Amino acid sequence: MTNGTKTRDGHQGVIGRLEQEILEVLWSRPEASGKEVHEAISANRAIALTTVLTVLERLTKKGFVTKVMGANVYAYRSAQTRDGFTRLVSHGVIKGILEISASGACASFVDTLADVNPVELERLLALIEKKKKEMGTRAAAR
Amino acid sequence: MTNGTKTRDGHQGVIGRLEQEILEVLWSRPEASGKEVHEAISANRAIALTTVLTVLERLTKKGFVTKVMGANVYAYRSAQTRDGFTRLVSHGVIKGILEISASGACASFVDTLADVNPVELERLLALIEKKKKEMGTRAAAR
DNA sequence: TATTATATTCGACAACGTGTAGAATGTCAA
DNA sequence: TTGACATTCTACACGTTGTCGAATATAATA
Repeated sequence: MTNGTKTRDGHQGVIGRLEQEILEVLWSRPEASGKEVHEAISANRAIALTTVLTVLERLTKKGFVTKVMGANVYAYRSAQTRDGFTRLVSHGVIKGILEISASGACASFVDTLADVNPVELERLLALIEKKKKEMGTRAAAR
Repeated sequence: MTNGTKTRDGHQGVIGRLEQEILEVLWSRPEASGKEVHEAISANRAIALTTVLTVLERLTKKGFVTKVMGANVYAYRSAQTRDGFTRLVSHGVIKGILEISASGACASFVDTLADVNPVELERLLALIEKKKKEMGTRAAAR
């Protein structure tokens, strides 16, 4: 799910629910052992240690997590910051929806942003202005 | 794939490749029979009629397409405009990525929009302003 | 050293979404 | 009745994610 599929549990996202839970744990601390990640998630629901380890392994394979041998056990770290990760996984879907209908995608984006995090609207404005300037510069340079 | 998964053919989007091809056909004309949709897609690649019909059926089940008996055969129509469809399918994924990192999602959105359809940057700006006003109004009304 | 606890890896299965298409069935005209 | 054509059914393949138990490795301990 690196584009945006609904899983059977109704979870909607560009990544699986458990994958995301695990990343959240890793973003909340510098690093963690598999056991620690498992403990963190177990606080909310019953889940086997091996389940967590398997997904941790998959995330490693995808490059979202790094795994290094610590003192005794392996230590996992998120390979991407929250922001970087979001950019990575969102690029594809965003491109996809923009290519269907840029206006529809923009409308949806603004609506949803206003809903989820209205404060960011301001920052989005600034981002666009900045991008416009960059583009203007580049275009003039030709 | 109503969230954004990569299919084995590398297609990236919030909906399957064939599903999208079919919708494109239906957006290009008021309505079409299954046979016509098949013919349109066959212009680009080999595909069985039943494959198209199956997916047409699935799109109908999802509410993206309507199917009514015409003079002799069923006529399919897109149930959503391009824009409406895009809003529908993008809401979930957008919400998903915004909830991981609003700033990352915004950055990715602006970057990608600038890349895919730079002209729309202007319209996006306007959309945000409009939204801000709406919100201001509503907040003041309380 | 044999045993036990712990960590890690492997292999599997289930569910779902999407693409794919043949087989079966229905229907109407020659 | 026999075709031609339209529609539906049923199935399979594959990829992704969630889910674990079994097997294996390793280290501490009795």
